[in-house]
Amino acid sequence: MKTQSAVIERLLKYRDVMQKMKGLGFVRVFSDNLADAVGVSPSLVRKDFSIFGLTGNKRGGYQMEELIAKLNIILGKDRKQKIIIIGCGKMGRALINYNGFPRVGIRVAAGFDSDPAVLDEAAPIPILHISKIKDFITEKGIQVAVLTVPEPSAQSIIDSLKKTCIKGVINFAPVSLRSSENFIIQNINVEQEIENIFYQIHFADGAASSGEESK
Amino acid sequence: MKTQSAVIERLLKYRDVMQKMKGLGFVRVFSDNLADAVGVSPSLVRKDFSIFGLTGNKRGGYQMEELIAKLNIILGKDRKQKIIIIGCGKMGRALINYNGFPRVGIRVAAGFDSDPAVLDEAAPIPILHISKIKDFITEKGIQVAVLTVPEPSAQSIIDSLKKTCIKGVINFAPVSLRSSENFIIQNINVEQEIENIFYQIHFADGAASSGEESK
DNA sequence: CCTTTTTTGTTATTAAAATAACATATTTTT
DNA sequence: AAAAATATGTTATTTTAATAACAAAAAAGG
Repeated sequence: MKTQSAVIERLLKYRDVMQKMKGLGFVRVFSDNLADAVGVSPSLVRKDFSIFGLTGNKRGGYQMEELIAKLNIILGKDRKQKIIIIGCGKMGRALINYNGFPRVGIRVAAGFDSDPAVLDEAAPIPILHISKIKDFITEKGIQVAVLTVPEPSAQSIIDSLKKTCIKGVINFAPVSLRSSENFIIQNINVEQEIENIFYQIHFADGAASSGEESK
Repeated sequence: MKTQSAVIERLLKYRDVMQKMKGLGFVRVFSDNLADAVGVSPSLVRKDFSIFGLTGNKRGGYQMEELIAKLNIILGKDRKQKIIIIGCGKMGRALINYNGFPRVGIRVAAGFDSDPAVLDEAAPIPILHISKIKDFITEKGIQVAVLTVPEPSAQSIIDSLKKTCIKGVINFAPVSLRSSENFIIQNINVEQEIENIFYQIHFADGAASSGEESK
């Protein structure tokens, strides 16, 4: 029912690797190359491609030019990928100006905030008052939003976004919101990732789990 | 060989949920509660706890106060969790001032950058020149860093960090760096997450995969 | 004080994901 | 032109992870 998120993540990585290889002058790529680069087995690379009907040559690997083009279509890079940023505190403004987005064809259409002090309607990427968000989304046909608001506001904003044509959200608020059938939420929880790393380090040090009984 | 990252992520979520329940006046919690909140089965909740020797009462669920305390020890929250931010552009400075960190006991010890314009040695969380990073890490015993530098610098910084007592890194640069045996790298790739969402939306619209042959 | 209910802790089962294996097609080499 | 080598595409196997099932313990009710 739900498409494998992990497969798509790998396709995105394959594409990025190939883009870089192309820059180095390579024309063909082998499943072994991509496997090494992404850290999976060659058979998984071939299987991933197979799922989407991407084929190579029984000998001679894959033509990158062609493969990248097909991947881009599969990944929707032929369409304009417009997003909005909701919450223009430090993090939100950092994302509005993030040059990694245009580089991969993602365009920030606008930012939104409730604080009049941060509004800037005249900027190249305008920061508008939150009251204008619904009309803006409808008018521009925005489907994806990035949420960089304080935790308490996150859920209520999600609820109101569900009544618009927004279909997916990246949530930076430190609360794990859950996806539903036709509304995708991807949580990015930096503090959780850091806490996870601290655990892994501590565990690696040999402290292991606390409750080890003899068996 | 490698500890399950997914289990720890769930433990962190259980703890967060319980913290909130505690705020609402609850004293006990059942595996069903946590399962609902986190979106897994009750048996998985109990299994996760079981792995770490966390027990409840055969009837009456788990005492939250006690459980949270034990979880915090397992997750290393009894220790000081100091981190540094490498790269003090907009994103790095947003993280330095992020109040989500102190709230969960993570302390940003300093930021580092090569650009003299952003340095500020006198600030509560100082921004120091990158040349001072090695001494700082050693002196303060920093084990975790957040990398918010432009993509081209990321790998070389990782390489030099591997020669220090840093054991784990959160990488915001849009390049998937790989963990090794005793150096953990957790990539946070916002554009990749967004591209993934766009794919999911497009797929949900019925366009599906491009290469479907009859079979 | 015995019966019923509830919820844990653990084992068994199912489901999913990744790897390994191999037959087939295509070059290259001799 | 035949034999050897190579890398795909697909099937089989293994590994991993999650759910379901259930026996045992503890509380509640009559």
